[in-house]
Amino acid sequence: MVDPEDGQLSRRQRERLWHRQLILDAAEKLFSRKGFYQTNVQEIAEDAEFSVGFLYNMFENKELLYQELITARAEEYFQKTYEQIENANTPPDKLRAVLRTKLNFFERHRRFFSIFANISSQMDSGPPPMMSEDCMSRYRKYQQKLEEIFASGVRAGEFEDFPSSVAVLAIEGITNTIIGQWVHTGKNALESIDPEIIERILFDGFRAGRNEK
Amino acid sequence: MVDPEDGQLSRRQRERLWHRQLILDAAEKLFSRKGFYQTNVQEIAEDAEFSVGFLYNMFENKELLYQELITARAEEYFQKTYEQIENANTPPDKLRAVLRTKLNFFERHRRFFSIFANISSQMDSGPPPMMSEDCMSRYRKYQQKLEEIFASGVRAGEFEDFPSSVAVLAIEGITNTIIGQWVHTGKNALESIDPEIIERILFDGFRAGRNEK
DNA sequence: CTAAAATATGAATAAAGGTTCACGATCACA
DNA sequence: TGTGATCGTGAACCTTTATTCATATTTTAG
Repeated sequence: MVDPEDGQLSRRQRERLWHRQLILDAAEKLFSRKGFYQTNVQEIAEDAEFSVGFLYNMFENKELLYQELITARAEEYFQKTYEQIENANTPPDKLRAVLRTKLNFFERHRRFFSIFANISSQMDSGPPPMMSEDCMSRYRKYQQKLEEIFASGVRAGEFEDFPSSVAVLAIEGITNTIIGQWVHTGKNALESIDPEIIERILFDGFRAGRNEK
Repeated sequence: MVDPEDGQLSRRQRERLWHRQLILDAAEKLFSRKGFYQTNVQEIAEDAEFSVGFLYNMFENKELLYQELITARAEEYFQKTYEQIENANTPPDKLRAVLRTKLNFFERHRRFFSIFANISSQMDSGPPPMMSEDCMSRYRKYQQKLEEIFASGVRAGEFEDFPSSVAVLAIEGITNTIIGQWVHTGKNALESIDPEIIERILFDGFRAGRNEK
């Protein structure tokens, strides 16, 4: 085959990439529905309407397929978040931007959430995460970024002086359980739980009478 | 064998029960370390110093062993929580009691946490939970109990009027990520993160200047 | 049009691991 | 001490499933 001019992919190559994507889509669907171990490659291939052999032509093995899935979407997510952080000015606004972005991103991509939440919750505890080292380090970087935002808010006298690592855990914890609830109940989403409420809980807490602007 | 007088177990029966417990302990250790699918019964039996056959004599299968493990400890946890709720008077105090109990319980029983958190996070989202119906319903009851507490606090004018289901998700979310962090880092625990801080975040939020008693 | 290269297939392979069961050891009780 | 019940063993069995590979099909380019 002639080497197509740099950057340009032949029709065939583009098609191949598209087929690869179809497999990733099927995998995302099934992994999110049944988890890694209860999904077999046969099913994935079938769902994508390819043969197992082809799947193995595209991906080295089941585990790497899974990891690639996660890495790609996570990358997309982190990227979007960073952009929104840049667009906001004060630490509180940046934090709000993080919340909005997260809620929006996982509102689309609910499937991905079940995969990602599972993994990331295991990252701070349980069994061996099935996440690539690469992706884990990006996740840590993301957490650090949030910590920095919080810390700078503290320095600016806008936030109480909590350890920023704890604050970030709180943010992640709240959002994850709530998004999980969306994914679970399926139906309603951003409407069922107003993001505003999450912000208020995080910023002003449960105690009554604190919400004078 | 003579039927021992009601309630009294023969030495043999007691021993059997004890051996059963040894298997449960080994299972807890391994499941928490490596997860359900990556732990095989062979290992569990070996770790408990019994044969696979004996394990299958005590438990119908791997899945039920897992479920029993969860159910037993979860039951213990819910029980403890209910007790502490009874001992507190106002809704805020009850909520504080819930937090303290949770933190304390999982400070001991870290192993169990990796199992339980995994499961309960999946209960509101992802893949099929490996939790018995029975245990799930008790978990829901527990959540309802917390919701009631919050709601009554709202009625008493002590809490902001957030939907109680959201408030409970927030509580569970924050505590789970933080406990997860303990389990993860292994080292420090109740000392590394003062429970006080968690309370303050939940009650008064991040915003500075709200913590006049 | 044709040969080499790239694609795609799915039956066959092999490894892993859950479950069973025939049997030996041990205990309770006379 | 004898005998039946209970306890405990682990090798063998069998299902499941990730992975391979010989083969068929399609494309490319000369």
